[in-house]
Amino acid sequence: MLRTEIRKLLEKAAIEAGFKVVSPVKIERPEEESHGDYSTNFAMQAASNFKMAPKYIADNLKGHILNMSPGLFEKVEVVDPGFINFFVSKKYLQGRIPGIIEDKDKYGRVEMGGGSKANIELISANPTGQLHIGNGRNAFSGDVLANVLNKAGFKVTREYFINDAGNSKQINELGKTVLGKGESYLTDYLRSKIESLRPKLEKVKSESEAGVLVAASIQKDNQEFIEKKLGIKIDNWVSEEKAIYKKNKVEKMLKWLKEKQLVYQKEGAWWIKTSQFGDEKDWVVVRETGQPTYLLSDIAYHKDKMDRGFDKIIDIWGADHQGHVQKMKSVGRMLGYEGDLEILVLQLVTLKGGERLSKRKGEIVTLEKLVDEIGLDAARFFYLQKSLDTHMDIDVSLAKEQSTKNPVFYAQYAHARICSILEKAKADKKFSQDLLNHPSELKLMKELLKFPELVEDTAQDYQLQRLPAYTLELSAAFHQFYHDCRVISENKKLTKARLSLVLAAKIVLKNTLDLMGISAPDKM
RNA sequence: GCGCUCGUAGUUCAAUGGAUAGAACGGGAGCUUGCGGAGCUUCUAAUAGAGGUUCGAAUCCUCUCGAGCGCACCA
Repeated sequence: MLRTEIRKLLEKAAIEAGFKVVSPVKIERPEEESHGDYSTNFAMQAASNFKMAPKYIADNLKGHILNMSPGLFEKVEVVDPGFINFFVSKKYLQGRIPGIIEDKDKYGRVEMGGGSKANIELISANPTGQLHIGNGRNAFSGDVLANVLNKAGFKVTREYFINDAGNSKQINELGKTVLGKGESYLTDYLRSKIESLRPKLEKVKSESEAGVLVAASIQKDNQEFIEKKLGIKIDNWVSEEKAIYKKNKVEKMLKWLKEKQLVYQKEGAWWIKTSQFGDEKDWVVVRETGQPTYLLSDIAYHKDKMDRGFDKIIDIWGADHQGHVQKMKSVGRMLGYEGDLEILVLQLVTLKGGERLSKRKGEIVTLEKLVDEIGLDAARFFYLQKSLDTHMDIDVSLAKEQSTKNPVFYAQYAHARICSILEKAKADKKFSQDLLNHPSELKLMKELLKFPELVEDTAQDYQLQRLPAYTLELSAAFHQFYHDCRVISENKKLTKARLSLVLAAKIVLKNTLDLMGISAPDKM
């Protein structure tokens, strides 16, 4: 990766020039083209440490860098107040094309994870109804994050936690409703579900039993929806009832906590000492009635994940579970987990007009309805565009309207165009690229080289919205190139070179869309 | 009351503390007798407010105003 190379060059130059590297060297991509392809503020940071003028330091470094990297840069310049700007040479850009074509779907892979194991809990949901548009945010971002981490060299397990414990409040409420003694979760969907399960329900002895029965059926629907319709492959469906309670994991967890004296009795209940591990207070894990709380089973579940040997555990929760974050972080420390426990809190998805989507209200917008309305590709793109910590306000009618002019089609159109050119040219496998030097060609080549950096950055900070943004930039660079440079022409050498570039562009665009789980059609 | 996440063009969203705040949609004006016009070019318009830190702030700190979500022996 060029960015890494430049960083190393700079560090070496700093050592040679006698400037000790204190803070990590930051190489950025300036927005403004005239500021180069890469730039660094290193000299400005070093200036305060060495009490020297930043420009003096920068000039000094520039000399060393140029000596160490003949041919890599078109030029390196020092600009006020002390930026060092790097302009990559054409030769270098051209030389990278064959590598992309050889790497194909592996292009963009970076070795950050080094094969370490990561677990992503995409969704933990009550099986009391269909998934709503809020769950969509968990599903899509979790799935895509998993793809990105995979690409960055982690071994990722996608997990879905089903809150189906028979002793839980929501399952009992569901049971009540099913038996006509309540109205929680009552929707048309549930009504028809009850209808279809009528014979079985007549034999049921308790509300809880009824709840469990219906929940299982609902869960089956949701599971099928996720796999078939959303195309998300969950590696591990974890039933709270079957995998945690039935296997006595809750019991064992409590026993362990008691032995370690991490819980104590007060007012008839058992409390866990989270306050000693960074939380504001302690919490009840076993009620006065002897019933364990959800917290205890969640702790047992997390212990289970830790025991399975994951180096990184990522939970993706809705903002309504935000209060749970401190608890679980404290628990992580309490259990002595040595990996990273990261909890991503997604802000809620609302409907235009601010109406909160609740399963308890009669009319909800299900994720299925939305996907049917705007299509899966558009839906995924739509969700991914937004940073996870901003509220998402979906205007359903607009989303639907946009489906015909959704930006995702812009990218897919570029891909289809590429395929059509390659098809027409019947490109042979040999490539040549040393004739590529039109500004639009250079721009496109630079875009292609950003991809591995994108993977690295995103695997680090989880800012998934970079992916759709990049897709658009890349597509725009291609469309521009297409507009300015005729690919298939009389000039055979040039044709060959441009076809190589087109092929490389196809690979990178396809790889990016793959990461987002969006299709890359050959024709539209 | 306390905590978390926010407040950016008309709208929906971007912007690892960087150099002229970017897209998309909307609205205005253009481009092609050629590889897909679902494209290209161009104009329009924004950092809620007030202080502070910094060579440099949409970004960090403080306060004000506004929005959403939490604050259970619910999950």
